Amino acid sequence: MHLSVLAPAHPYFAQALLEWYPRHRRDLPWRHTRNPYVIWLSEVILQQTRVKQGLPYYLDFISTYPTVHDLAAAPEDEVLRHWQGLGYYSRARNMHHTAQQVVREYQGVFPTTYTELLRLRGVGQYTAAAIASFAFGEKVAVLDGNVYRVLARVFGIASDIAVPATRKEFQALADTLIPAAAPDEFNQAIMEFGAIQCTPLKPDCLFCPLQSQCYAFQHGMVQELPVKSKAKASRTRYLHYIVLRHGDTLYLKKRAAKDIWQGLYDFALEENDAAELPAVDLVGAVSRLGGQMATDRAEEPVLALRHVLSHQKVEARFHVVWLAQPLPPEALAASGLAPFTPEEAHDLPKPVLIANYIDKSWK
DNA sequence: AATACGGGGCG
DNA sequence: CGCCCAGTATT
Repeated sequence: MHLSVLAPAHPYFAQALLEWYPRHRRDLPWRHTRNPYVIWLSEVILQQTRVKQGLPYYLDFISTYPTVHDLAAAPEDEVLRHWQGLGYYSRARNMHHTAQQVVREYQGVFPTTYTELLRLRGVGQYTAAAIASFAFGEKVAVLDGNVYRVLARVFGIASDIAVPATRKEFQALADTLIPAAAPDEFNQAIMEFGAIQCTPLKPDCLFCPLQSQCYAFQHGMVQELPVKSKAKASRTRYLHYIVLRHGDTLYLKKRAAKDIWQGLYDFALEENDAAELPAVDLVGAVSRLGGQMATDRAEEPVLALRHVLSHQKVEARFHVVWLAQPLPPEALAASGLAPFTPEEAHDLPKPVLIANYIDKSWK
């Protein structure tokens, strides 16, 4: 399926993109700089994320943390709070770690080559190539979802892009296409072209400068390329949150490793395989948490919220439990819960699900 | 090589 | 509502 017949088109491919780019590029703030910190920050934010969603986060981060020193000096909770709602939170934790590493081990100066950049946590092949080319002009081809799509269509490559081994094939092709004279412009151009012209669903083939040399267009296969196998079905999880309250205090807990939302805060949690939490289990859970339920408080209605992740469906129910007295220190130590005022809770980094719940129930 | 990790946009 | 998007670290 990979067509060597199209080899003669290679020089025109880069040329066409480099002509197209200045006339169609969006004016994005990280395109006005060669500052590696700024470029790194934008690229980490844009991993798995559309420009429209990432842009406000970028503006917030660059304004809150103008330099790598500012980011390195910030508490992790604060960084995660700024990241709240953007998803894939390991990006924020890795980004914070890398900022501290750059300050400590590199005296605040980012490494300048693809190979060196690759050693930073959260910087993989794509991001290293992006920083190396955009900030330092290194000739190394980026390979992101846009590039996969453009190359698969133009060159008629039917390899499954969901399979890791396929990367080699595309990387080899991209390496032959990237011009030594303008590697950074080429990388920007091909990704921008994929993002706004050669889009996933309804590409603008009618006004496409590559139309005459595009294998997919010439063979009526634009809808079929790139080939990507489906992700496996997601599972449903039933989360029963126990919202412990006493006076103005509510209790939250920082989520541990090896599950969704690592490092974010939520409430005491019981998980089972049922949509309901039996009353006896709720009472047992409160008891194990070292809490004593107040008897003079009417039961509040259980609020149920659904939350969809790309790989899990979460059905959450929120059980408000009023305590007769505050949780004692031993109980806090054992459970990991900590007391917060509503204002403090607002400032904690939380999953969107929890933030939604608080919005709904605290007016 | 396969799996886990968010959340938003589109039709 | 189901379907689409897709970098990095971990296993």
